[in-house]
Amino acid sequence: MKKVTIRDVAREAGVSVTLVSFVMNAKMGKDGRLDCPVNPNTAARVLDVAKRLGYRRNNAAASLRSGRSHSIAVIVSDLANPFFAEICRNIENLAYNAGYTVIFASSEESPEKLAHLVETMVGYNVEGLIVAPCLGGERALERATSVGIPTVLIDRDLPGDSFGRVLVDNVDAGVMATKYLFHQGFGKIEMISYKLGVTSLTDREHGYSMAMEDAGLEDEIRLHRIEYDADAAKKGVIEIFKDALKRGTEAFILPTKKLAMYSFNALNVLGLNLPKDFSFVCFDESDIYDLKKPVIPHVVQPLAEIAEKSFTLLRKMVDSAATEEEKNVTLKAKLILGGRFGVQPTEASF
Amino acid sequence: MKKVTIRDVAREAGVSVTLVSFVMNAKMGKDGRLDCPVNPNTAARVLDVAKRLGYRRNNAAASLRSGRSHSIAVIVSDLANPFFAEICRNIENLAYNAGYTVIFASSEESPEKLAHLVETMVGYNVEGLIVAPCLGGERALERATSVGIPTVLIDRDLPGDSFGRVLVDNVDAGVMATKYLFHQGFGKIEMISYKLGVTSLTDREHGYSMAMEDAGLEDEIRLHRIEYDADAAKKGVIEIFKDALKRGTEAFILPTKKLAMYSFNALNVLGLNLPKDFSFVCFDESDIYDLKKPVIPHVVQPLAEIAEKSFTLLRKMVDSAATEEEKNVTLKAKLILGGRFGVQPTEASF
DNA sequence: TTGAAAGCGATACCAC
DNA sequence: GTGGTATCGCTTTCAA
Repeated sequence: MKKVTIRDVAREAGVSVTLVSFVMNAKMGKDGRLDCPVNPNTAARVLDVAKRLGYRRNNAAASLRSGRSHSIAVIVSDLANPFFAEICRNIENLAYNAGYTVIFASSEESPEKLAHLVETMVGYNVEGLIVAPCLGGERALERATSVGIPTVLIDRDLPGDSFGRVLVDNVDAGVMATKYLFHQGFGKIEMISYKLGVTSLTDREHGYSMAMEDAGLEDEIRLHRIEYDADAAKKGVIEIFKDALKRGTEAFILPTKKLAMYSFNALNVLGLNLPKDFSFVCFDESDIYDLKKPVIPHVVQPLAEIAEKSFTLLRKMVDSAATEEEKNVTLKAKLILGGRFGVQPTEASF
Repeated sequence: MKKVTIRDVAREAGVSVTLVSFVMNAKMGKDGRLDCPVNPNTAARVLDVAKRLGYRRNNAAASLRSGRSHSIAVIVSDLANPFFAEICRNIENLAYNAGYTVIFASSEESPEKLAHLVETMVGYNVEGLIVAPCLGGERALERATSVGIPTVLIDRDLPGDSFGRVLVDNVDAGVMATKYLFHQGFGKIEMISYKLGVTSLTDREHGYSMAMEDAGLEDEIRLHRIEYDADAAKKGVIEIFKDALKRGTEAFILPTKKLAMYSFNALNVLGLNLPKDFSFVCFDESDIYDLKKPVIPHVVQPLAEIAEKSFTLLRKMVDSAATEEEKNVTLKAKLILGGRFGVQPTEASF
């Protein structure tokens, strides 16, 4: 329960607190101390005493004095969503290696909670924010940027030009899924989406329609928009499949994992089989996609890249060194295929 | 980019900084201010000025002075593991509602990183730690408790009596899985586990053996321990299944999600089917378990409860109000079954 | 290379 | 109810 301060170390080592501060903040350079104008012997003694006494820097004090906290905050809508969880893990890792601590939080799709969280983070002097915003979150986030906290948006876009952005090209993702199915020889391709108009979904829909039109298949475009509610959605998909059998539909694009799950459920209920009755292109990740080989084709977002780009961009913004161009990063989704004969599934482009 | 301090508010409102501090820390009680000995009118004026000026408390300063940070740290081995992600989400939620901020981090099964993280968290003056420790993590965590930071262990146990614990009864989980299979009429039940001797696994193994012995089936006990490496494990399971067909094995207990995935892979490779050739009891959660109805029986840990109990216990420990008995919480795993005919899968006990 | 001293912004303690 | 002021532990000039 002891509290060892910089003074204790200074006294014990017979030097001034300044020296101790220098030593404790010195970065190793190839060999010994570099950035610190301290006699190596003194430094060694200080280090030794610090260790013996079990000294640990009080970050609150350091942060108060220096104005830097060496921490950032990451706010997503749901920490338990595998999509965000993976991004968070990667960001935490990068941050750790860069000497940053990260505070995570879930906004749970509530602009109010987001606003409250932003206040909290501002109070913690975080140096930057990475946010997967919920609808209506712009006010809260503008608050952050207005007090000088750089903010990077991921996953979903929001109006406002003070933000950095690392987004995925969902139009392209929709196009890619559709073109892949063309490549497999299918033309009667449909998409099942939700009624709620979030951009990630509408962009995928748009990509699908575009690709169909470009292929001269505008008459075959069938874009189903079902209810978001789980029970309604389940039933909706079953109905669509029933009709699809009559229509002779060849393939479905399922632009979210949940929609894919409802679709597998519908297959079971109707006693259908995947390569025989329909072909699927799914989105995101699921154990089910990988159950058999070749895997069920699925479009994934480059999670590690999202993490890396957003963290890098944030650091640039913290250093006020990001150009307007650098502040808008667009990444490409990947289509995962294959895996037969002991070969790992690979990404492909269409 | 302005910085509004308590002094600015005090000056503008024509009161002392003390008053402002009182007001800013006052908790609402039913009606107006309660715990603060300030004239309601003055308080209102201060609040008003604070809002107008856009004042936000500097937590670093508050923490430095008061010694309290209103933050806790949660360290798991892998943030992206759905098991931990779900626990983290729940803890974050509870913490948020209790006015705490939480710092998350992954130890990635490295005692060194864990030690470093603990140092960092200590430096941040976190009031407590919730940790899913990696092997060899006891030294690092004892460091935390030795400087007076209450620590609660989840998922895995570690020696040391300064820790609080919220663990799941894995022996019982193993027993439960086995008894369920008895109940289905099976006797030739085997378990596939790993060679690495982590307690969560050995406990489940122990439960299986115990149940088998109690049923007079000691001669049927077949506990396979395969390599942890993915490729080796995949091959291992395939071999086991081949032999099992000859032996007439009826059921397998797969005590981790990954082992279950390898097993599904083996079924595919060998062209086997689940209810026909073998029965499975799996562990954890996977989309695959829920693919068909009834669901594949699987044992899950009470994640929300782990989160709730560990956070509650930690708070008790922070207030030095936890008895030795309260410091050791054991939770029961649940067996999930059913879901046929539109009925939701439910938990059962055996 | 080294050290003295001035704060960072809030809270705690004590007077009034 | 209200206000002064001494810290909290550290970083940061500025001199020596």
